[in-house]
Amino acid sequence: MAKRKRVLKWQRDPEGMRLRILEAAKQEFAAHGIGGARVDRIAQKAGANKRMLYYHVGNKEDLYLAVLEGAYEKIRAEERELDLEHLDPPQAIERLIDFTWNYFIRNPEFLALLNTENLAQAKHLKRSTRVKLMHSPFVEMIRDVVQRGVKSGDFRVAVDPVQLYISIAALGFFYLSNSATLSVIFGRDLLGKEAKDERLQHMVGLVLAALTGEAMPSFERGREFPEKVQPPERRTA
Amino acid sequence: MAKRKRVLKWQRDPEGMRLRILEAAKQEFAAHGIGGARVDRIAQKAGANKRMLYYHVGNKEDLYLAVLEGAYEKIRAEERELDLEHLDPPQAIERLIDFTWNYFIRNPEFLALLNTENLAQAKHLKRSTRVKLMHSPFVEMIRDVVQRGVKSGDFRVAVDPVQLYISIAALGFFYLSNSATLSVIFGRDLLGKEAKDERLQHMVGLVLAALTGEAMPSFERGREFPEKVQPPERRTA
DNA sequence: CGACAAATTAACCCGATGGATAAATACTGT
DNA sequence: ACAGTATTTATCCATCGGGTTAATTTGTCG
Repeated sequence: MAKRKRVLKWQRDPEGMRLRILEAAKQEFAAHGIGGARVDRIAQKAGANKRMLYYHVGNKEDLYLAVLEGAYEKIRAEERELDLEHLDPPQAIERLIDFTWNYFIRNPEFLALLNTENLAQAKHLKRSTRVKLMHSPFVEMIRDVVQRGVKSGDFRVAVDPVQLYISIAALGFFYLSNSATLSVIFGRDLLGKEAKDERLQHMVGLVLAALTGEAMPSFERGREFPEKVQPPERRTA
Repeated sequence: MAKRKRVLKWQRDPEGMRLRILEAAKQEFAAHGIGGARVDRIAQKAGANKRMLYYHVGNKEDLYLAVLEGAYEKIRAEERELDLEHLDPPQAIERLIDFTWNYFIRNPEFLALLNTENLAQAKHLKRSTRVKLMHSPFVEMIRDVVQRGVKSGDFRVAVDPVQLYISIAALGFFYLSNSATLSVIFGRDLLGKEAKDERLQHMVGLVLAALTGEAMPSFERGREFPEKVQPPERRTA
């Protein structure tokens, strides 16, 4: 458990070593993709010898798969904590959006890994039995929330939970994952605290507005909350 | 101009060669990322000698940048064709969503390239003067559409056009770009014609519902259009 | 036709990289 | 304390891969 006191040439710490290796590999794969990742760099970052990678995990591909599986396990674990059953439907959706968004912010490597895996057409994921067993608990949760929402009158529509889940993930994922190019193109920092808060608000507003029919908060950057847009008479359809 | 008749060992065709090289490079970079791309493979796909890449374009990085710039030019050009000024606001938004979605479907390499560039933190894009000049014409277009929509009463809210643009791109981009992993996780083919139609419908419904307040089409996969969900009395907030 | 430049090919260089092996060192149980 | 195993270090090697050099062919213009 705790580190031994006597520091000689090196100490034994297989579990710790394995963790450091996986962490370093995660960074490396996230930063450079599969092809760009360098095994030597991983060893170096892990404070280990290259031989250790093979000893504790395996070759480059094994390493990548282990990282990927770990990443999925982690998010699925956190997702499970968050049970939305007890919230009323709009709050549940808001919480789901909030969680997803913040998870992505807290785990940027996860985004990069997903992109990398998709570039590889999910060929590793397809092989991984472990990941295939971990389906997101959200789909059933969302189905339930939507049904409850429709029944209670909070929601106007019974959307497909898979579509909704993908949309919620999409709104945050794309923004964060593509923030580098988007920032260049729009000439606007998208990762400042203010910008991120704005984005979260926009996403929640968009989704809830579509589901409930309540109007989303309306403002444009720069001109803070223009005096409440008064509802113009509805146009006869 | 036209191909010469006499076929000896090879014909001269600098412009054609350059195009073939760029096309091959696009495929390769899109399929394998920067680090995974192989210069020899590009040459082979282009039906050229490796030396040709350096002769006509430059080294690997130059090649990548040329591809990236070309990709941006292409989408910006198509965007410009599509002027939304003359449509009424809801139609304009629908058309924008439809165009973006179908552009992504028609140009899967574009998605991959964007992901690749974001993995590299847009470092090439930042350097490229060419791309920085090509800001998307959509932002101003959208601002205009939104304003018109608010004025006409079609829209309830004046959303930030940048947020809206990002959201529209996000809904389609994420779905397509991550379809490989999502398909595995949901155990459901997301790329069939039917699934794609459904997705488009969902996206349009979601965005327009949020903007206009009209209810989005409601159905869940499998159970086609359940008899119209009758609006239950609104819950007192 | 004949030379001169442009376009293309063929061959090679060399450092980087993934992967593997053998030797050294620390820990564990007895 | 000692044997035996788990863990780590130090090298090694074949291959790959980006990039370059030099020779070869083709078109063109006088």
